[in-house]
Amino acid sequence: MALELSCTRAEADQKQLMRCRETLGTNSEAIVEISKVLALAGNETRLKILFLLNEEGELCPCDFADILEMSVPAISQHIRKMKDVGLISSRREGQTLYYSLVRNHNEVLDNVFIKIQKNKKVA
Amino acid sequence: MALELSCTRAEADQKQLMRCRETLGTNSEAIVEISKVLALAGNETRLKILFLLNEEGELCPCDFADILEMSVPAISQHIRKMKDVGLISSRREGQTLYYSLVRNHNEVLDNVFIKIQKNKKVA
DNA sequence: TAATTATTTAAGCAAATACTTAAATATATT
DNA sequence: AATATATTTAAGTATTTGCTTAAATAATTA
Repeated sequence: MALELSCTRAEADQKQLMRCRETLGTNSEAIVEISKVLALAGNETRLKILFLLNEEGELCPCDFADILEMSVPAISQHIRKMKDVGLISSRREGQTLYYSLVRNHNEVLDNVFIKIQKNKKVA
Repeated sequence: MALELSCTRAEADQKQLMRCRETLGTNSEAIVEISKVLALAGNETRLKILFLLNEEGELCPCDFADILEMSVPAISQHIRKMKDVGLISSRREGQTLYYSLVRNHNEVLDNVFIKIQKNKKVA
């Protein structure tokens, strides 16, 4: 790892570089948290699960396996990742676990859903 | 791949399952596209690059390498991925390539930036 | 034209990811 | 208690990802 200590361009704006470092400093926690959410939603299968939960309220792993034509364990493992960071939660009814979105403060996801709906094919 | 043809729960709502399949059908293109953008933004380094471009207007790979304390090739490869899907574009000035956000229709990213700023540490 | 600077590209590799199949857990039914 | 159903967990594997180092491009300067 031979890292430059500083950008070597003659035109490099040292004030700008310092400002950028400070910007990242004050925003780093938010960036780390949000990048985790985006990474989860950045998988096609998981985005479909989240989108369907937004539309339908709640669904079980068996439903997703059916709808997405994937194995139940594959679905279950995607679900676990999203549950681990608190994006979704479950409610048990007998043998069935119903999952739903945790609606705390997810403006980011809400805007993703809106964007998807805006871009939908018109029949 | 031994896939269930249909959810086996007795309580399974077949109408709901059909509706979900249709929902995914009409929205699948949007979901595929948006999941690509989210996957890109879902990497901490790339989200920092995007966030800094949003704040500063334009920066070069050398700047990012300096600010993020990463090698220039590592930065360059992140940049290429985002350029490939049209998230960012470049302008040459001599030897230096200045990158900036492509401001088409990225409500999703805009809302991510707003969310990050909202959650920043107060000094 | 040669040397320097900014950047990209390529090849290689370790770690992470997304599936698979098989086994474990939990609830319900007989 | 035994069996069936819904789900999770674990182990294994192929693919993808994100870096590294070295080499290739491109523009600038001596």
